[in-house]
Amino acid sequence: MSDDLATRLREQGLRLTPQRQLILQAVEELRHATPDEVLAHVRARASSVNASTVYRTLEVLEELGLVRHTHLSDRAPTYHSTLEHEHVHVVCRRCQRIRSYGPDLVAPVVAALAADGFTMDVGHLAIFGQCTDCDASPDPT
Amino acid sequence: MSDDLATRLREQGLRLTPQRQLILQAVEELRHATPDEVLAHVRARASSVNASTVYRTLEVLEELGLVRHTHLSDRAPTYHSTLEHEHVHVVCRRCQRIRSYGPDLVAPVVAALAADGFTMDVGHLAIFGQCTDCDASPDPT
DNA sequence: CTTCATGCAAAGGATTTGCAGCCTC
DNA sequence: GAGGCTGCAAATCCTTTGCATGAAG
Repeated sequence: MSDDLATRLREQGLRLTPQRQLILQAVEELRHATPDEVLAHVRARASSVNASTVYRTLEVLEELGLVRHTHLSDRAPTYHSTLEHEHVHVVCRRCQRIRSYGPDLVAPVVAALAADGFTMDVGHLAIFGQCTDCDASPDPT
Repeated sequence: MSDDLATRLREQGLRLTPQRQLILQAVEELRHATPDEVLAHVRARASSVNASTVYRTLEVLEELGLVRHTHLSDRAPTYHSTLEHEHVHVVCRRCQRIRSYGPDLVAPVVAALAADGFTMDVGHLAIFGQCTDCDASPDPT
């Protein structure tokens, strides 16, 4: 995968740097992480990297197709590696639990939209709602 | 609908103010608007309202069930009136066009998740991707 | 008159940008 | 070497908060 990074960077005339390697590695290890979490993770295990570098690097990595982001909260975006199979995120607003589903979950939607001239981005999808169990528990509001 | 506003506010011991009326009206007229756009719209047609009032009011209106928000971009959230039928937003990243679909579009997903103990929030859903036509046009990147 | 609501200004969190020096290729 | 990177700090964008004053019920 680091090879992949090096390769893809080279294809674009971009450079392989330790920061880029560390950041990609952090995203892969954390599974789902915000820029902030990536920063913390990188700092914990190695050199001190700057926050702007994290933002700039995540952008580059996303352009290279090595990571993807989705919005699992009303706050910061969450990044994950494209090494994982494409999946849909389902988030409970109550308990914050995140479930992952394969693309088949939304296959009918993809088909319906395709018939309508639209290509759906399945990996970016975040579905909100709440667990049936959580419905019962007291409202945190 | 203003009656509705007055009624619901009263039920909660809250007050009917001109700002709240104007802001709700703005959301209804704009169909899909960010807090900023709501502010501009209100200011254009009447009194000057403060930005914090817009934020606080949108929050109240959402609690009262009169408006809803969803995320149609990586930036500010978009509010719409609940007078409109519940709908799913489909956004093209290329041309920014927003298509609206009825809940039926995702009925299979709702069913699948329900069987799994999860109640999906259909109105909050935003589906990203791109129009088939836009696929052909030059990449803006 | 009792509270809730608004305006204002300052604080905050997240992200972006300009720039000088550093490091890959 | 040349030009892409990075760190740093300042700038933005969006949103929230504290507080005194104003207004709805």
